[in-house]
Amino acid sequence: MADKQSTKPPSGTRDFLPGDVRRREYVIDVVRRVYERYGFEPLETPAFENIDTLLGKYGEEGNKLIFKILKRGEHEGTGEADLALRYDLTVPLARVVAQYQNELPKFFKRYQIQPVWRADRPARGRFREFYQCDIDSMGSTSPIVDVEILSAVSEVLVTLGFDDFTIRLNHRQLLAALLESVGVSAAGQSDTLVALDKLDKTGPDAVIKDLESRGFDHEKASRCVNMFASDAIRTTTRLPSPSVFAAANMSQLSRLHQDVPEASSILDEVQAILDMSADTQAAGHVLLSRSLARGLSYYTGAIMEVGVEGIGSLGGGGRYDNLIGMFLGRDVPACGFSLGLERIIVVMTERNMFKDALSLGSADVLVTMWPDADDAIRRDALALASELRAVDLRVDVYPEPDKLGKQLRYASDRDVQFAVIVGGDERAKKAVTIKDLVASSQETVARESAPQFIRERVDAGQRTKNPEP
RNA sequence: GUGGGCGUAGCUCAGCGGUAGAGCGCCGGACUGUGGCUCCGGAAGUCGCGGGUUCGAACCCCGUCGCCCACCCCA
Repeated sequence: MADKQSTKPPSGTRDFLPGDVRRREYVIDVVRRVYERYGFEPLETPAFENIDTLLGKYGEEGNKLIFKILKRGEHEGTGEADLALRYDLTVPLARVVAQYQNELPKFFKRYQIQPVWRADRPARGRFREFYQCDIDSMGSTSPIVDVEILSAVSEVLVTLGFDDFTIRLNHRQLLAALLESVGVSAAGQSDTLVALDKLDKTGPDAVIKDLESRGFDHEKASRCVNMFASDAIRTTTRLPSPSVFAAANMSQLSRLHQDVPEASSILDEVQAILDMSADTQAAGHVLLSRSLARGLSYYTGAIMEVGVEGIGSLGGGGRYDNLIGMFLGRDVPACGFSLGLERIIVVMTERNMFKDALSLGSADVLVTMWPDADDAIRRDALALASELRAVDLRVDVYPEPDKLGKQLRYASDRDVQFAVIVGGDERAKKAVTIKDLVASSQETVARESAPQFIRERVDAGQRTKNPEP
């Protein structure tokens, strides 16, 4: 044996054991079906991109967090990189849209569920390799697009069993107008937003201090904070009622009209999104929040972020009307949203939201192998397994001549409900004994009727576990 | 990157200067054609790694690596 190596996966990555994969696939399946219902089409892109495709799209912080791939050969020693792992699914999409502009429909809508990589420091619910579930709509500036995306995301969360999520909504141009109104010029705005984004978490005093450390005098910092501190509802409020949100949104809108009257056309757009959302699955979940900033630099219009109590955010998105232009040379308007698969799973696991059916065993039936089995018996067991599989049962065959008790314990430990026992007595009678490990009962039935016998009992069990609504 | 905590059996952890422990899990037996419950027995650790102090270090000191929490940022 070689020296013991660490067997942990690299920090920020995980192995997914069978139970994990089943839960992930369940969530992905819900996401995919909802997105399909909204007319989005699937897309996949490579794990890595040319590095120039990614650089300069995410802002300064984003650039630093890109996983770079060193050049091979003579450049290996220099640390130079020409490829990089994808950082999100939006920039690769923009590249694809520019590349295949003539083959894609005018209003291209795609979903994409793939891993992305960030050279970040891992934390609770934050990984260096994680899955995003993205939807994006290209080609239209209409707020209908934004609203459909909000609705689709809401429908995913509702279908998964969430009822207390809040989607905060804001607008980049509105943020710019608000900052302008307190004397922050375009150059200092992104820095200021980073500080203001924390209003919800750290409170106004901490943000004022932060701004002062970024070179603001106290008076200007206070003005900034006051301008942004007027979100009516803390987003951490659990189970906010739709009427509370509606009232809060109305009062927020009227205050915004007072604070930045020059931004009235933007406010109209925001209002249109809010109004139309009321008739979709997003109804009662959207909260206009003037302090929402979001880190990615490519957003140009509406921005949104969805969260629930107990975790940073489940996903976010917004409108980016200039990003495709960086590849294409002419702008194509676009709006998208990204749900974080593992964030959703972290919360669902904590809240016990996965159905029992997901924890069902690895197989329905274990065919036991007699300890003194001769060749004929082994072949008979395999033939029986085939017959059971023919009725779509999941069948495992015990491979070694262990004592029967050990074989049954193996089935029991792995949550396999049925064991088929074919011994000398049964063979003589052309019969099998079928033991139900859950009900602790057993019955000897004719060999030829065994598949149907088990099939019926498995079906009955599933009806109990998953009653039709 | 900053601050705090933790690394001891497969897992969760106790021990905090005097020969390495418990619970759970694992293996075997009681139970030669029947899992779970019970009982009996067993295997298992260079106490993260390196150095120092000491008659003696899992324990104290220094360094180092790894993990966790908070900040930061985000999905």
